[in-house]
Amino acid sequence: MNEILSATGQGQTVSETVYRSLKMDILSGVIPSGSALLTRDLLARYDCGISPLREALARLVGEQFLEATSHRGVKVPQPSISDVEDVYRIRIALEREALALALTHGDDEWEGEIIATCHRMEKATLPDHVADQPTSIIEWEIRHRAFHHSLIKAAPSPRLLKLIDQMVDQTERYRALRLTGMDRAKIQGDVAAEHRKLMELVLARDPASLDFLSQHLDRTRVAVISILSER
Amino acid sequence: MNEILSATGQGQTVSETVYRSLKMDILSGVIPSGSALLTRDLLARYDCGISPLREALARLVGEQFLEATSHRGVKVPQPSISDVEDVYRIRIALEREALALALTHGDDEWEGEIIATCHRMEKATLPDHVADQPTSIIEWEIRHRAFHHSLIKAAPSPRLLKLIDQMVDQTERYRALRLTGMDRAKIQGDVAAEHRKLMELVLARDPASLDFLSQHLDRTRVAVISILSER
DNA sequence: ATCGTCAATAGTTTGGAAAATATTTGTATA
DNA sequence: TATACAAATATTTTCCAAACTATTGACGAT
Repeated sequence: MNEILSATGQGQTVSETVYRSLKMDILSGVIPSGSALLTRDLLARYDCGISPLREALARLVGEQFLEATSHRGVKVPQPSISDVEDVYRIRIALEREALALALTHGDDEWEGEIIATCHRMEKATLPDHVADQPTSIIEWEIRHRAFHHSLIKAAPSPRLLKLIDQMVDQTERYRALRLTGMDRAKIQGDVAAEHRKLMELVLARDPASLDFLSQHLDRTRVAVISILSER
Repeated sequence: MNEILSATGQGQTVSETVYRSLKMDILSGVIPSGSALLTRDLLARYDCGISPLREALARLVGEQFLEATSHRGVKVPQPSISDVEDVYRIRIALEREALALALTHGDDEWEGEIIATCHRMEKATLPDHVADQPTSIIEWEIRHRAFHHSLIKAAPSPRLLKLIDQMVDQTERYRALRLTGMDRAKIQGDVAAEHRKLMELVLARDPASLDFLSQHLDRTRVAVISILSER
């Protein structure tokens, strides 16, 4: 027990730690979709008692990262086309709203953050040999997410931002799918141009940025679905 | 324990019962906003063990009906104007989306349900002396919610409908405020007319129903905020 | 051979006790 | 008198064992 606490580093609770680990394992695909999670396996895997595990499972079920059927345990939901559409639809509706708010309320610091995160994202597309720390495509993904987050960060709506975060988390499950056929060349080309354009529109507080963002997200949706339906 | 199970009536679990009771007590305002909830008081109040109580608390924190700080328990969040705006903003964005989907996918059964729930809502505004069961303003509220739900029910987006339900739950906390100065006369008058109009637009699959719904919800938002700011 | 019943098994839920953490109180010192 | 430190107290968090419930498979009757 002391080991667990020291392992977490901070004064986090055990259930919080288990929650994070389990969520990461689900999103990263370590636990394959459709597989049922056996209680005793989970207890061994995360080395904790029943109570924190149950609390973590309850939270994940509430956030729809897991499905629970009475007396038959929990399982990772199978990805479906209709679910992808559902998630992206909500995400687009909410991000539109958030961006509209950000355009109204954003200040200089907000603008600076956008430029900074965009810069970091573009840097992650450069060849590795110059950088001290090689940047992988995963690293680009992380910075990509940070960029999108920075656009709407100025929206004075904590609930809205939190919901968007949840929806983005949901799409994380399809990360591998999204990145299929998306090599460094493509990121340096089309995608980079699109992000540049988006940033310019946002910094200019152009209302057209709303539609542009919607279309940008919708293109991702279409890509994910087309890959998903080829199976 | 047997007493508890028999008291619940059904084969519900204790944690489920505690969850419902606690949520009701929060929404109905029995537990005042801003007050911290002490574990031992709650144990006594709901007459249960620690485990089911913790599970109920965890769920309510997840749904943002309670705020939790590590090792300092949970408390009922203070209502604020900005939070009301936040909730209504999200609700409007999501219900617009859902209604648009419902207009496309709704079938005859959906139309029938709308007419039925509207009828029931209007019936609840009639004088009591004719009805066997007197209908209170609370009953109208319940049917009002059912009516609004019926409008978007045909949207093939389980996640969207669930999120909307959560937002509507959040506005339940302001029910008392909403109903202030809203007597039977008003419900029979302006509000009824507005609902009728909304229903007609929806049944005609008129795209204008989207804006009309937005405005309808926004009027409620304004009303709640004006009452809230007068204090 | 099929259906229904019953035991065996796996999984869930609960209560209480112990551990960990935060807060308050009390005391000594400057 | 004020401040820092330490003990005491209050509260939350975790663990585990026991009670409970549903599902599965086997057995016997029709």
